[in-house]
Amino acid sequence: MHTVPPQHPQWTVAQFAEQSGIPATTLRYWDDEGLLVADRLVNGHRRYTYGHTARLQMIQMCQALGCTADEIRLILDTPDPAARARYAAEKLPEVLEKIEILRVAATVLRHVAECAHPDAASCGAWMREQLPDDARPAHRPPRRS
Amino acid sequence: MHTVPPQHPQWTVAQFAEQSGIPATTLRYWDDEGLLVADRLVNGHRRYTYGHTARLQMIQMCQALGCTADEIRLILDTPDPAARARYAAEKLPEVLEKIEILRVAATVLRHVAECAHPDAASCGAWMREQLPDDARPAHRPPRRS
DNA sequence: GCACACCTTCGAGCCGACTCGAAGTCAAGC
DNA sequence: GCTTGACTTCGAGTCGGCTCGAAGGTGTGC
Repeated sequence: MHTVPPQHPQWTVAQFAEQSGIPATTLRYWDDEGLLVADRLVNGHRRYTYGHTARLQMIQMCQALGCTADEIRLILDTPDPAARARYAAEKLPEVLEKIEILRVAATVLRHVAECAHPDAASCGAWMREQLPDDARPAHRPPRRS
Repeated sequence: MHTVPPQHPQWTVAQFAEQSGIPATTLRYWDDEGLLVADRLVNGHRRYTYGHTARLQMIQMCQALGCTADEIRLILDTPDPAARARYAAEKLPEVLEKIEILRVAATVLRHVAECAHPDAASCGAWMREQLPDDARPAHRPPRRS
């Protein structure tokens, strides 16, 4: 599987845009920003190869994680593996919590899709039971005046 | 559990901000935008109650789902339960896919945190195997010129 | 009755991530 | 050699979601 294609094809920005589903304008923007730097022909035209598709996947995944462009560059381009490992270790719990929230959300959506509450707020009671602690208001009484 | 507190306390915007972790400026903005509309005293000052904490949870969950303010208003305020149910049914697959992506991402992060690859792109090979189909470039060869 | 903390509105500014338009370059085909 | 179409850069605009600052109102304590 994944046999190396003959002749290492390369694509123009428009071709790569069509192939990847990312608008050409965005690809150019990412190139300018150093997020996904295209190869260049002598005339300055951009060319994309298989290596770019791999990096593109990483970028899309990082975006799904809610990373900013700066963070994506950090995790993809930091030459020091230890720094990257530290960043990954920091990010992991955030991702796990996000998964937990989304799972609760999926439950809520399934409920709303089937039961059609008279008003959405009435779901609040059981949502409160399921959300992880740090995804909801503290409920400690504020110091009253 | 959740005994109704005596006297139904209400909080000022600053108190509610401290309690919820949302900046007061943002609460005012959400009030203006109709996302989380505060009660008002006769002098115009905002007051928040337990009902607002429930709605706040919904808002935060919707934000975690990547909803825009418009969408949040739609799902929370549409009087027609059927429309809400339709929206929820549409949104559910997106959420499930997002969970899948995040789970792969968590695996990647765990890997990066432990193994510290020489360069991040070298993870690409096995990432390609695990991502759901629509979260990666199509890899169909573009029509060559 | 005055200070002071806290509240109000309103308009402007900021930030990230695009998105668009104008003007110019380049290569292939007729 | 001229058209055509796809490419280039650069600057400006858009959009969502805040965030800030100014100017003024409110209410409690001394």
